[in-house]
Parts: sequence; structure tokens; C-alpha cells
Amino acid sequence: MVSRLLPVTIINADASQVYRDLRIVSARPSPADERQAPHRLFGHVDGAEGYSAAQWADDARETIAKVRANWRIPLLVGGTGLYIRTLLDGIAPVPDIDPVVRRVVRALSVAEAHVALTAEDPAAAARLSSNDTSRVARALEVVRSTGKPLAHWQAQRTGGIGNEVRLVPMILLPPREWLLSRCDSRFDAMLAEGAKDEVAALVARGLDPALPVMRAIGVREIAGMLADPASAPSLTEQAKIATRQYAKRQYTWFRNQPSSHWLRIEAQLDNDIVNYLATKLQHMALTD
RNA sequence: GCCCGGGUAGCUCAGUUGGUAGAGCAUGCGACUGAAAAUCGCAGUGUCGGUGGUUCGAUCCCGCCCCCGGGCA
Repeated sequence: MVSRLLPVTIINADASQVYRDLRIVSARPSPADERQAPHRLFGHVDGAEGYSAAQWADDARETIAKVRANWRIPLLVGGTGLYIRTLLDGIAPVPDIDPVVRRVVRALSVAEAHVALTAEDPAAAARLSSNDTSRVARALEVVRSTGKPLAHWQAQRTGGIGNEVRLVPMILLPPREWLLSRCDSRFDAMLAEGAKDEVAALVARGLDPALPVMRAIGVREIAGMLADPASAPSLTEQAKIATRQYAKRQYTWFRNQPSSHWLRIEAQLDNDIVNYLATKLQHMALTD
């Protein structure tokens, strides 16, 4: 591992691994992994609270500063492209949304929300698919809460640190077949490691099912198994499919969204790749 | 052995009063500005179980055969 070669601190850049409630189901690093290097932003959020790309970017910025103050190298690891983009490029400085507005907007059906959006922010309504639940709701809550259309805020991006840091980006694009078969075995492994107990504890909290923690892949499926054990085989299959579809979406994001200068590695992760990364980081540290 | 129902896309099924067929899911490709493990857009695929017949033309009608499910014996 890179941690044997360099003083790295691992920082999580994955949207589900931030939740305390989801150690197994979000496939967080094991306690043994965590002993090999300091790990930050894993399981630091309570599932009862929401979280967002901007909040993560704030946390990451602060964490990176501390890590560097200790003369360690921050190593961001994770699959949430939007989080990484927000950290590097910044995000529209939209003020906090009035909670009442948010609740009202999210109670609407997409169709209703889109009709409202057509009246209140026609440009956004025209731009978005009328089926796009989350974006239509977002656009609507922003106009209603701030009095200005989303596009007004999105004209600027703030908080990005991309110009202040030196990056050694590495995108892993392993062979699809290998990756998909790992998706399947990953879910089996979760069940074997006690995912059911973890989900049972989460379900017992009685949280709003719309919260991100409740939408993590596997939570709904495993909750279904607990409620009806006979459905376990089909729910297992569904969870595996959802995992593979997620891997597919990550593939699409990372293949196309980041700068074309970012290194893309179309191979399974192996020692050569780790050594290569370590060399690049070391070079950067020496010339810093 | 007899009777009934069914065999159509990877899966579950719809359909064609005879003019070679379609939904959902899966899959592929793509988008992505505060829910992103979220959300959304686009696309393809078929010897319509086999075989003979009727017909200008059969996935559809008729005969025979095969397979699956149920019932009778």
C-alpha cells in the first residue's frame, strides 16, 4: 500500500461512506485497513442528518489543511465525482434553503413541481426533464427560497481549491467484467459480515426514508429481507443489479467528466499502479 | 393416454379481425452545480417452439410433432 511508502492520510470522497450507520453496507475500509493509515471523513455523519456535496467539500477543505499542516499527504479516495468536482471547482453559492420551503417542495409530485417551476423559473423548467425529480425540486426550492432562479446562482462557483493544490489524479477504470463480478460478490460479502444487523439497527431508528442514508444501495433491499425473509433471493438479485448499475454510472462519470488530462488507468488495481502513484506523490512532496 | 392452458426480446408478458411485432424490467451509451450509492435522457435486440398445409402473403388459420404447467385416468 501507498501508506507503507509515504506518510499519507486517507480522506473519504464517497457519499455513503460518510454515514456512521453504514459501515458494512457502504463497504467502508475495515478496521484493519484503518490501522494502516489515518482515515478521515469516514462515518463522521449521523444518518439522521442530511449531507451534501458542498458540506463534504467544506469538511474536505478543512481536513486537507490539517493534514498538510502535519506534513502528511492527503490522499482522497472515493467514487462520488460530484463531491470531488465541488471541492476542486467550487459550487454555486446558493444560500441555505428555508426548511419549510424544502418540505413543501419535496411533498409535491414531479408533475406538480414541474408545473410550478414553469411559472416560477421558466428557463429551468425548459432545461430540465419534467421527470427529473431531484433537479426539478432543487430548481423550485431555490427560486422559492432565494427569490432568484438557479441559473443566477450557478453563474458563479465558489470555494474550489483546484488552483491552490497540486493534484495527482488517477482514475481507475478496471475491466468491466471483473468489476461487475466484484459487485456481486461484494453484496454477498456484506450479508456475510452482518449487513442485516446494521440495517436492522438503522431501520429501528425510524428515519425519514427520503434521507440519503436510507437510499444507499442495499438498505432498502436488506430492510425488505428483514421484513419478509422469503423475498431474500429476489432482493439479493435486485441489490446486485443496483450495485452494477451504480458502477456503470461511475464509469460514465469518471470516463467523461473529469479533465482529459487526468490519468485514466484501464486495468485492475495492482502493485505496479500503487507504486506508480507513490512515485508521483513522492516527486510532488520533494518538489513542494 | 385423454382434456385444458401456454410456448413471442436476456426475463415477465402484451399483440397482430392474416400484411414479418411492442411494453416494463434487464443491458448498452450518455447527461450530471448543495439528495449524486441520487436523479434523468437516448438506443438496440427477436429464425413470434419445430415442421407441413391453406393463402398473393402465416407469428396469427388448419394438421402433425416437441417442450412446460394444470386436470382426468
